[in-house]
Amino acid sequence: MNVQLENITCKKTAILESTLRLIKENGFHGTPMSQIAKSAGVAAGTIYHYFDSKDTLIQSLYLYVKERMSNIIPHQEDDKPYKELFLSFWIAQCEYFIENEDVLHFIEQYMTSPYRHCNPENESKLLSSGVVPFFQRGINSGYIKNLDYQLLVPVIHGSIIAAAKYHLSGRYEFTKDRLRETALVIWDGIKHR
Amino acid sequence: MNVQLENITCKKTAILESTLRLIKENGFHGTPMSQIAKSAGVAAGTIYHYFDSKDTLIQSLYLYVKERMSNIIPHQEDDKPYKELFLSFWIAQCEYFIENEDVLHFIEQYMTSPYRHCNPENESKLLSSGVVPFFQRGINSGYIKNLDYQLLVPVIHGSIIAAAKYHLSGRYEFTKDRLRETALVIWDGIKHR
DNA sequence: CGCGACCGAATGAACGTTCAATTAGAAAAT
DNA sequence: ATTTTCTAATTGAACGTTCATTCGGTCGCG
Repeated sequence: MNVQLENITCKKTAILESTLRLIKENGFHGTPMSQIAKSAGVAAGTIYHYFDSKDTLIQSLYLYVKERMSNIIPHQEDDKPYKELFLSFWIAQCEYFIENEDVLHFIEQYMTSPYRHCNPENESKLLSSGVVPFFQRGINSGYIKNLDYQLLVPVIHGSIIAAAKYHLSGRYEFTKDRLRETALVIWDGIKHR
Repeated sequence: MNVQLENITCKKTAILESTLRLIKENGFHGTPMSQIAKSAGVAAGTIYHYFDSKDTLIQSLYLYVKERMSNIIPHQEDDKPYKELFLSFWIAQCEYFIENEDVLHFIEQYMTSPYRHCNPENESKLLSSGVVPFFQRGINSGYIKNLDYQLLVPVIHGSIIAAAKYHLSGRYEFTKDRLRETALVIWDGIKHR
């Protein structure tokens, strides 16, 4: 039953995960379908049982990754002050990218590729689900400067990406304290003076 | 004489410029050599007279673009205060990307592609020539927080890119005043309190 | 039996690259 | 001034490879 249900999606997720891993190493077009198939342990034709084309596969992978990331959103029901919510969101997001390097690479490539326009959603709105209202609230409540969140989101997103990449480059070991320190730099920038 | 010298590089730059334009629209691998040739008004084989391969072409394009951008660096001999130097640098950089959308797209794709590792230079050090010492000086003189410039540069670079992309998306018209306002957000973040 | 999952060799188009042939233009020779 | 020579630039058809996609067939389960 559920074993069977899992099996139905088993190969599908194997394909998605393999694609994610391979894209990190070789990029979009450096990873042929044949290699994805081999890495996922399926036949080349099987991929086309689950995805119409390579483009569709990548679009699906974007949604798949986005889904996995949707947990990392600030919950306003927390009793922490807004500043702490922001900091822990920033840190959690950064830690996620550090621990999931392949996701980081994929997202970065996807966002800068022509694929970005194919998706109905707007670009760089990766985390849009819960994040936009969070910032909206920060602006309305006077915690942060009155900037368009369309500008705010990419700037903050950019800083998270930059820090994660910096850590992953091996040039610096980000402890939790150091991450917080960096998040504070951003906070100092956006907070209402 | 110089006409001749110009002619020697004429086709070469035509190829580079065409590549830049096409990559903006179709991405790296969406632009075949044949299309580059047609767009540049040369034969396919001519490209290989100037560049060993497509990879070499893209590497050269990176250097070409980097060269064109190297003018936008803060000159410390200016008598303006450090803060103003930073702001005008940030604004100039952002305006450049707004006016040269194809450069923006190319840089973004290059930085997130596997090509990035091919170049002897370090990633995200696009502006490294004059920028790193500029920030180093800011730290040493106590104008900005004591952050590793390896982190500082990508964060600032990210904010510039984000703003430029935001403008180019057509969702917002960045006046010079508005650009300055945004640069101030970053400044508030990095300045020594 | 029947149906959907799965396989993997076959297909054909697209693409990067090559190369033999052609041209252009400057220098050398007449 | 004209012809010859030589080199570098340029061409575009052809080549070989790679790759996304297809499809006829197999397997396993209800």
